[in-house]
Amino acid sequence: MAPDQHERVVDLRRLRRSCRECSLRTLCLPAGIPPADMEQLDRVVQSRLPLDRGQSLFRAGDRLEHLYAARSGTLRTAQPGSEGDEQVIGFHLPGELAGLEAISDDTHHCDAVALERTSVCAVPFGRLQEVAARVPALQSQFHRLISRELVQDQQHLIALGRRTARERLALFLHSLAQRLEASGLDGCELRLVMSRDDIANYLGLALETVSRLLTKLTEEGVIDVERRRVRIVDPVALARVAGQPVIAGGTGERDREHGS
Amino acid sequence: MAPDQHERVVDLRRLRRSCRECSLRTLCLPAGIPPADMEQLDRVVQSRLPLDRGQSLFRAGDRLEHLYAARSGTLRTAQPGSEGDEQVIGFHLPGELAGLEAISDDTHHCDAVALERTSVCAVPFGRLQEVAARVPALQSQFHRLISRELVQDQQHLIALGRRTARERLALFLHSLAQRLEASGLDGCELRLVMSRDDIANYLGLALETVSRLLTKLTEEGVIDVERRRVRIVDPVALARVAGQPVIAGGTGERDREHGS
DNA sequence: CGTGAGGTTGAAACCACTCAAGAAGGGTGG
DNA sequence: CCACCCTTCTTGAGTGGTTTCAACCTCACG
Repeated sequence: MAPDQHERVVDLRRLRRSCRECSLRTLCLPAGIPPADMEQLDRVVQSRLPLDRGQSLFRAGDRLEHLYAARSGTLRTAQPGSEGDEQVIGFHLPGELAGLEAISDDTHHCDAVALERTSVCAVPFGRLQEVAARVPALQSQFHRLISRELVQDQQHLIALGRRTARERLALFLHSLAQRLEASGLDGCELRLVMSRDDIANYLGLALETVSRLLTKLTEEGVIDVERRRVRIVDPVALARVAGQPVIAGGTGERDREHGS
Repeated sequence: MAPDQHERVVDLRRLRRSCRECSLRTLCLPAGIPPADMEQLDRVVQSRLPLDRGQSLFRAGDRLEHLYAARSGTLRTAQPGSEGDEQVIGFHLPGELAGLEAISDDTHHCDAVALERTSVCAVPFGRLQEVAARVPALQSQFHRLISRELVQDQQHLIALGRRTARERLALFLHSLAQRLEASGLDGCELRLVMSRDDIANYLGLALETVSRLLTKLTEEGVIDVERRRVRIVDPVALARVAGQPVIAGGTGERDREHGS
């Protein structure tokens, strides 16, 4: 018990032992796999040395070798344009897979870069398919994860298609909070590891617009911004601005303060 | 031989016999499957009566039972918002799968509606997974298709994020043309089965903007619009406006007329 | 031949962008 | 430890692309 407690503290940072012991096992590929089959997955999943901030995991044009699961830290994926410009596609938090777009034609379509010190597991895609064919629970979970990515992209699409700058930013903060809560962290205290530029690009806005709106939402008492720390002061208001249904307990652990 | 020729004429419209004989077999799920294994797929794929224009295939909230492959016609998927508004997510042409977002949590997140008389194959998802576990080529192809959907959504994302209305519309027409060519049709003669409203919604624009820009592109000699028929007059110019690399042969079968 | 949905065109308003300048960290070297 | 620089972020003013509002057109259909 005592050594176990100690280990839990450095849980996210230590090098991988096995999926079975991973703190993200309920989110990531191993979710739902019977203990007896876990070993098969463990045999194909590879540890990697952590990436430093700015280091890239793969680049557009690279041949697909592995899929990657973020274990700690954050990855940013972006599609480079023809004139040096790029579109940020997504941010990958612990437990989320990266590289799935490459399956379409065995080629990565994005650059993936670590926004902070980031550990990943590398999963050789070919071997993953082999194991998935033998372990139905893994197959199911893999399909769920890739479909979840699809849903996330579609949410992102809706944000870019029909919403104002204000709504987009609120939605971004809201969904970031929700994802953090999904991995058991406090969703009201955000560390924005990405720059204003990244956020703006991701949301299809100008950097200045993001800055202005962060200030405005702070003035309105919805959030509290201090450099790259964002505290969600009024989760209910944030959800309302984001146009999201307010779920009791979801990104709003405290009592509703403003009624309705 | 003679009856075969006759059948080819009504190829897309007749009721399904088997994936083996389907004219879309090189695009859809059966692509790459050895003939010996094809029968296993055929046993789970179900024919459906064609949908009439406006008829819906599934709705947001429905439990996932089947995935669907368009065989002829066009499906529109859209995510309904809280206030009656909706965001069009995509248009599904023959050979493309619909319903993949539902795998994430066994629930459809979109409404899928036929924009014209549309035939689909229904594939019970559970049984598809079973067969995929036994037939590696099917597993691979399924993964490729779902990943392709991801790539398509990401392209759409880029269009909505960083491009002007003009570029978005050009990109829309360009990619529509390319997809038609992928299924062997003439990509320069488009029938827009979707309304201006659908296009505008899909592109995150106002209906009026789409209308104005279609007129403008016609005046400039890039396309020729007549009601719901669009002829791509200058594929190279269209690709350039769309910000897409011009691929010889891709959406430009004829000689380049305007140089460069 | 009327009716209505779908589409076009015009004018005015507005949201977000661009350009520009300044402030606020966070390093780095003296 | 401080001065300096450079990156990142904030704030302001003016511009412009797109939207909104509104009228009109035009087919398709009963």
